[in-house]
Amino acid sequence: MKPETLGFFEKVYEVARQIPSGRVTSYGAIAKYLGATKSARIVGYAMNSSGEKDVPAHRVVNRKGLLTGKHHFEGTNLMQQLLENEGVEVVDNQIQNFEALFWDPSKEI
DNA sequence: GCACTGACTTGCC
DNA sequence: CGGCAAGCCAGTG
Repeated sequence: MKPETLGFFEKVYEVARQIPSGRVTSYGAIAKYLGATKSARIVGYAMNSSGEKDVPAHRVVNRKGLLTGKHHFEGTNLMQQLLENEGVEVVDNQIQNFEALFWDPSKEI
């Protein structure tokens, strides 16, 4: 049994749940926190199943602060609305002041 | 069972 | 400073 691979998704969910409201993080940040800096894609893939989980995937974006995964949400601007609802400025699918709102799990946790 | 794609990141040219 | 290619893991065809 390989918990390092099997628990990867679970770890991603846990970290994503620990994201404070009004903050955002990147896939790479979570991946790096899990020790898989190059496996950032897997984090996004895990988010693909976040629909059945209580994971705020809308707080997770790519390292550019761009809402790349908004397409996977129900509507089209739902992800943006959720972020704006938490006080995050989002313009053209891109988070404004991203580095200021950036939440690093390896530093905050 | 093999190959390609995908909600990404980093490094090299 | 900007663009392209490689790497990683998992899921689907």
